[in-house]
Amino acid sequence: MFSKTTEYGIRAMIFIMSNSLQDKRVRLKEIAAAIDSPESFTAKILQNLSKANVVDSVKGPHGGFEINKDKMQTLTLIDVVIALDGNKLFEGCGLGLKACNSEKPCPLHQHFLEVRTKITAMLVENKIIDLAQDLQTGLSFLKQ
Amino acid sequence: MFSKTTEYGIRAMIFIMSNSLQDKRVRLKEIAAAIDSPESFTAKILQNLSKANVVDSVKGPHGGFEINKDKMQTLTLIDVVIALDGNKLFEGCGLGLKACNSEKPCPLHQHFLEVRTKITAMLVENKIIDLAQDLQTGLSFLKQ
DNA sequence: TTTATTTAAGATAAACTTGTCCTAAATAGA
DNA sequence: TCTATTTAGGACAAGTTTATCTTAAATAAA
Ligand code: SF4
Ligand code: SF4
Repeated sequence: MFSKTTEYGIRAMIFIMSNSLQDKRVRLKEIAAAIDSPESFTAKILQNLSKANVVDSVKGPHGGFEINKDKMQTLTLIDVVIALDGNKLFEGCGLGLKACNSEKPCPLHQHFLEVRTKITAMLVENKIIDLAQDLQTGLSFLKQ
Repeated sequence: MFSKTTEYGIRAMIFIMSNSLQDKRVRLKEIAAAIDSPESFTAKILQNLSKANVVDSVKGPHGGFEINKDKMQTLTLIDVVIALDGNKLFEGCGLGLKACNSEKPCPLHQHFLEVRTKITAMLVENKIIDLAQDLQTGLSFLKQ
């Protein structure tokens, strides 16, 4: 469903948030270890999320990644997905037609709209902060 | 959502079915033109669908692709998706964890299950023959 | 039996995603 | 100021998906 980029991105964000909730900044190494992801690839992903202002980074000793107070309450999964994959998941015809045209719909038009609505709802409704809280409570895990 | 392979595969199957409904066999060239897909790539996809007994093929002059009477009423989208992409869409953790373990769920466990259920339902409920009928009626289109 | 037509099969190429590595820039602390 | 630490950025490598090309096999019709 998601690209590897987005999978790692979401996992990283949940881990960083769970630390930011305790005012802890975390380094790339800790993140990659916690979510069991390739370190350099994760670096690239966090770089992009940082550019998109989804995560905050600090260079140098005691540096690392964190999520600033102002964003904490509002960040949802859709912010992460859009920052990394753009609107790919939401725009364009689900069957690959060149355009998405309701006047000239593909055979699955209505059905695709429903599935997409479901996915979008899931992404909009899930705040990173809530997912991070589940993680801290031991209700969920970021690696097996 | 789907791979290009599956997108072309579904479109091809709907087109072939709409012809089989009129007892017409169609050649690769006609299929690729009708669904606006790369010809050789479409050939490979049809080859796989044929091996999986999802479509029927005949070699030589007056040959081409068709769907046998016995399958016509029962074929649904999920047959095409599984023949081409396997169970990728349905198995494994949506967040990319190494295993899908309800005892040790990822933070999106329940939400992923719901989305997957929705997608699976869409694939199971849609018969190729009904989609082909919409196409013939001019209610839907396979290219823009 | 020969030829033309059509799918099957396999090799190869191009494009994209995923992953690595090396150097630069920033910054904290000695 | 110098050094160690950490992210940023760019180049590159590996892997996967998408796409093409060429030859083989099947078969209908002349
Ligand atoms: S049918 Fe649905 S998916 Fe296909 S083009 Fe129209 S809106 Fe897009
Ligand atoms: S949480 Fe959902 S997606 Fe993740 S492992 Fe469990 S079932 Fe699979």
